[in-house]
Amino acid sequence: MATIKDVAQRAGVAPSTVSYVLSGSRKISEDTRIAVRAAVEELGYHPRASARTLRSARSHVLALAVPRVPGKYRGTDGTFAIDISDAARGHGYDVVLITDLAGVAAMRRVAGSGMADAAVLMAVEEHDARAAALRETGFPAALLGRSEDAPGLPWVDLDWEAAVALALRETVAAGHRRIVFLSSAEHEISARRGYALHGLAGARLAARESTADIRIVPSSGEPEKLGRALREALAARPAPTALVVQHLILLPHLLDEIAAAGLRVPEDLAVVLVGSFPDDVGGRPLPRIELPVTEMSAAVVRLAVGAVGTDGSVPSGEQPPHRLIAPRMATGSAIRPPSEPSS
Amino acid sequence: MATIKDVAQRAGVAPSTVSYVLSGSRKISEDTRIAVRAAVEELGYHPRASARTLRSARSHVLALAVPRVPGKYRGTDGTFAIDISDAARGHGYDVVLITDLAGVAAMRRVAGSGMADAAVLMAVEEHDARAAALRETGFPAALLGRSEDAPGLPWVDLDWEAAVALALRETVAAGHRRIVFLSSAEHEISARRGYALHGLAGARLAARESTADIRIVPSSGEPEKLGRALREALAARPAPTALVVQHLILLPHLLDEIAAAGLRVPEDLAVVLVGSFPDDVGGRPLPRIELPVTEMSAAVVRLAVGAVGTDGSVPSGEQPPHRLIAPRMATGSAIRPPSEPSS
DNA sequence: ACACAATGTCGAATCGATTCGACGAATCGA
DNA sequence: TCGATTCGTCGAATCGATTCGACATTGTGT
Repeated sequence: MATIKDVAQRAGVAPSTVSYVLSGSRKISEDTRIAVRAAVEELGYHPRASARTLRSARSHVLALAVPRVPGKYRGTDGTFAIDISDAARGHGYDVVLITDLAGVAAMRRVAGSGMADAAVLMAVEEHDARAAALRETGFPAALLGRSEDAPGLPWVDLDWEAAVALALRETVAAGHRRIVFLSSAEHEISARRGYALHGLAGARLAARESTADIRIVPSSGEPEKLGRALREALAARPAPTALVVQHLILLPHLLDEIAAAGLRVPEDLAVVLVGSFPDDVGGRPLPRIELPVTEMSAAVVRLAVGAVGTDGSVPSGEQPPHRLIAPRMATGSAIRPPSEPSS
Repeated sequence: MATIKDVAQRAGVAPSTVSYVLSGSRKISEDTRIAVRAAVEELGYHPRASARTLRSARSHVLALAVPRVPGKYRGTDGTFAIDISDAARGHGYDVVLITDLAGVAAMRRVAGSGMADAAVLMAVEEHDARAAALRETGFPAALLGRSEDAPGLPWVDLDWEAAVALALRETVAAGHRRIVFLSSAEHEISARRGYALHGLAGARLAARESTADIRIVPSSGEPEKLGRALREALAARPAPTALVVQHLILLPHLLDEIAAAGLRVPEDLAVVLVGSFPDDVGGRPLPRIELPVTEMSAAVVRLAVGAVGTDGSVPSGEQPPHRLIAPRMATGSAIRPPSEPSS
């Protein structure tokens, strides 16, 4: 492996000169620059990351803390990881995955070993010990998803309240008068997850401002319970003509239940998804509010990179930097009006 | 941030002694060991990763090259990334994501900068330039998925031939006599992807050895084309009673088509999935052959870690280390026998 | 009592890049 | 022609941990 010395020797200059050519932090004559560049090319030289990091105290690495519920996966997480990595590369950063179940110990290791310059925390939980550990050490971090339990840390989130409200408004605008909103699962609501609470708030807002009949039904993580709640909601008379869904993990099961109830989508029942991404629908032409994964990833990386070199959080009382992303409908997914004019 | 010098000072010993206590590579008296341990604890000392790497030429990092089709995601990839990270931690390694679209340049950067000790390549494509670049530089690597285009590199794969054969055999054993096998998509087959070819081979094998009527139908990445192929296959008379599916990306659409044809699953048509993982079914009780993500991840990490310190590939002619994983049915998913006895 | 081995600890060199101060040569004004 | 600048390059110190050889100190055998 070629080192900076080899390059210097080959170019007939001092190692420091090579460094200056590469970093551009001092004026170097045209001739020398060309000679050094040639030597770099010929030897296929790459600076050793560890040496650079040791000297400069910058690793150009972001640590991405992925939430882990043992034995349970969410495709979304991996998608975010990929997009976050892409965004980080755009800022000259690499991303290392932190998937340890022992989140706190892992965060301490990251902060202590200097293996990363900042952290991105996905899906912050209610009493997130990881965030607390980071604040304690003053390690720079940014959150993907809001959390009242990590005050002072920069965050990014989809505006779930606006997203649900938008979905309901659009459904009403398409002509529907009796709409069921299937919220997040009960356990997510009682765990006070940000997306669950804000989504619910959006539904209440839309219900209040609209003359249409909007019923809010909590979803469930258990297929049977979900099925029961759904059947009950659809059995109301006059029958609802549209279903707006925020809880997408069991979407296939949901559609099975609808089919089992003898309803066709979208002729008998329009189905609108909130916060979904393409994988969710698997080729089905369902209208939906996009989960802007790429945009959220870019934003959270920008915040994390911006926090590098700072003490990681803002004094209590002040607003940390943040970004609340406006929802929008996925292109090419119109909501089907109800078949017979609602009375 | 505490350094080894601080710890040494506090414990009243030389820095080298601290190092020996931590690494255990030399005999140290009980007393000193206790004193050093205490100092480490009190200062919350963590060795600086960059210094360690610089000196020892080992980063204890694996680079995970994620396949990128721009704008296209596969939930599977993220799931593998998480499981690979878990497995790596078990060996004392961290995982950095390499998602660059310019795969070759990224591989060169990884190999040149010493930021990782070995690479794991996911879903190796037909003429994989990344693998070639790695072989060229002699960088240690292991592949997730077989590829004839990366000879000499260690690999891990599900035995897709056995998986498809097993699914068909089990379907026959459940009493089905007329079975449709929906293979990988045409473009995957013509791109000569390993899983597509081996799956097809498994179907042919099962068709040959069984007296049941097994029809092989190629799938498609385009929903409309897939729908046409499926309708045609189901229209055969006497009607098929079971559908074995390897191409899962459009599964929801597939099930819609079945429903649209007026068939109930599984009463009118048993559906069996090959190489799926829980996310695919979203709460549906479909029988399926598991995609052993965790097992594959553990195996590929073991190979990659084993390759650290070697020149990365095996002399041509010799077999590289590899692992072909035997398929098995997911628990709790029996295949429903056909409703009326087949004639 | 004396040579000699074993034990535990230390000092110094090393990994490779960055960066500050210094120094020789070229350039300028008077 | 001489002192003052400016320009381009160099040498050396530095980041923090590892590791080899050396050196006390204690223990063993005769």
